[in-house]
Amino acid sequence: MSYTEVPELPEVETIARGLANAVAGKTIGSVTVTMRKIAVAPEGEVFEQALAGETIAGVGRRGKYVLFQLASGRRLAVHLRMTGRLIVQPVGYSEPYPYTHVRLAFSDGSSLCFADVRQFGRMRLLAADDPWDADGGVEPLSEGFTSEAFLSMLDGRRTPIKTFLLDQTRIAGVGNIYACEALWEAGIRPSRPSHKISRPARRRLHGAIRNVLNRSIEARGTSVDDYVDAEGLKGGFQNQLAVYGRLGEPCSRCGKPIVRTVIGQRGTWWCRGCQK
DNA sequence: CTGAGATCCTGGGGGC
DNA sequence: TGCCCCCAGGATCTCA
Repeated sequence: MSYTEVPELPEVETIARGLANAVAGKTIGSVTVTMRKIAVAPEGEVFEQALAGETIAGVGRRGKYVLFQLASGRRLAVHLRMTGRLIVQPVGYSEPYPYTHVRLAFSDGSSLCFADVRQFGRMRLLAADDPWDADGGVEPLSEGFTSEAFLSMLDGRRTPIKTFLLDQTRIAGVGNIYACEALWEAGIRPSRPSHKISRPARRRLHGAIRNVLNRSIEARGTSVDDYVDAEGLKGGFQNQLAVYGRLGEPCSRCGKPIVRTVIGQRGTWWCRGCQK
């Protein structure tokens, strides 16, 4: 069984860095939208018209969103959800990438396709004065995500720690893979009520979240099957996964078989032997 | 606050 | 080999 990679913070970071190299400075000539629900424009505007003529000043990331900073001061926020892809096509590609729903044609003849088999992803154009800030969670690799801040975030929260880690209004960018991996690294049972976790264990988890995300970014994210990023490169973190998708395999720390349970309606991989 | 369940989608895995 | 069924999964919404 294979598990489709879903872009989380490290994957989105990798994609954004690739796009920054590939499309920053380009000017959008025309925009084609073939699936209306994917492309969201500010109130009273038409997506294609609003975007045409814009120049891409830079590309970054906020949580799991790819953020295109436009020269006018507007932003284009893209969420890839499950199967969304941002594919750069060099000059000469007449056919859009398969499952393309939105295509930005640049004035130099190259283009950017937003493709998405399952149609869950969205491209949202934000007005210059829109205070949009993703879902508001703290960036786990920022200076603001201190150990002390994380420790107190868990106070009084009865929700399972795994569910807490996936809450984008608390911490931005952590998804199923890295929640599982960080909990394994910290030796914490995913179903543990957040407020019952000891201070030392909270500190371990804080470090584990950052460590796992940083290591994955270094490896250019987690790839499964033939996935490649905007530069045509595969990620490598799938080779470092300790528990995610490894049902039945021996835990590299204690040897007990990895199990899969469901927590908060999400598949959760962990080790009964060393996650308490 | 918290959780359960439904919804949106489709490819592909599993069962027969 | 072929076909049908059903599930995964992030975010969001309703309901309890």
